[in-house]
Amino acid sequence: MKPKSHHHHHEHHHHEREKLTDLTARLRRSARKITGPRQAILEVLRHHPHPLTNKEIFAELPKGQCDLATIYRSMHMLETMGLVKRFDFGDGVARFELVGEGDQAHHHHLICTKCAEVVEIDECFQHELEESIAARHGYKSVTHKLEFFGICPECQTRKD
Amino acid sequence: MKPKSHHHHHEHHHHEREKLTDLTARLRRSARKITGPRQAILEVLRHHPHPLTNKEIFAELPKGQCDLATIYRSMHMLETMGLVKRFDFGDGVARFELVGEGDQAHHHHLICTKCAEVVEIDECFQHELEESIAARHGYKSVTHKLEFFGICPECQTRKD
DNA sequence: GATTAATTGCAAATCATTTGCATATTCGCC
DNA sequence: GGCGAATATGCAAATGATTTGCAATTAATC
Repeated sequence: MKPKSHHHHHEHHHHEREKLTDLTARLRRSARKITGPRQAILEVLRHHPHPLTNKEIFAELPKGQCDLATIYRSMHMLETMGLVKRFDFGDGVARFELVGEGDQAHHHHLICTKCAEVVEIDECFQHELEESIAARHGYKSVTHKLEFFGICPECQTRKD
Repeated sequence: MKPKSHHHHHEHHHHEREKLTDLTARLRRSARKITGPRQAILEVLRHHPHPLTNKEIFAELPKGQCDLATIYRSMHMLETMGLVKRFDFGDGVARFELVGEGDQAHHHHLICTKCAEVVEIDECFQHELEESIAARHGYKSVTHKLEFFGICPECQTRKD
């Protein structure tokens, strides 16, 4: 569960943190209101490199800053606006990560099944695989969800 | 939602359907009791090529044959025994598919986001990708979950 | 057939997420 | 700087999937 230091701050997902005012500008462009709760949520996301659950976002917020239901509603809206991306780690809880402006945002994760540590993975399989699968079955607009699971170095040595 | 005919019955996931008695033998080997509900569940799974939700299994069962809670409990057990594999299509509902004895069972799905049609995909990306990711981060026992999503041929022409 | 531990049904509990509704806010406009 | 309409929010209750407690049932053993 402990965040790892970033050995390679040039990896593209560790891009410059988008300023809050730039994020809210994107809201405004979509005729969405810039409210306290929304700014607070974006602020939390801005400071977390890994996907957060709604409850985690809630916990990070100054007490009473915002209702949990509002977070759920906001994440939906931010998702449809493309400001955040939803991830599914297979534990029945949605997680969200900020998507930088102009970011292609396509990446995956390597999750430790013991301690839930998360590592971002920028690589993906060759685009051709997806294309050939889509073509073979006549599907269009094909995307994919891919996450890796394993045991992190620390948990390997830990004798539970 | 309608099942497609199988154009290529040689694809490996369309292997011979394992006999019910072989499935229950696997239960017995693990000192699990062969009960009516369990046999009924396995029978349902045996006859479905695609992942089923617990509720779908329940619906297939002769009325009153088995409680929904029992299905949940059974699927858990079957999963830990390796008799079924759990899939996650991102809609918050678990799905299960029978894993044939000695089957490596590794495959993915292409799911239509409009009508929920499911196509089994036997291909996967090169094993080296997973290995290099595991090695780079020091992870062991790395696996992955991968599903494809798109619009099926029929839904492309349907003018919703 | 009797014994025992595993299994089941049923109802209630949990957990994530959604929703209804009355109140509060934001934003554009004067 | 305030007004009003449309949008958002808080709160509580609803929903849906899944889990669990417990007493009653049943499979496997002898």
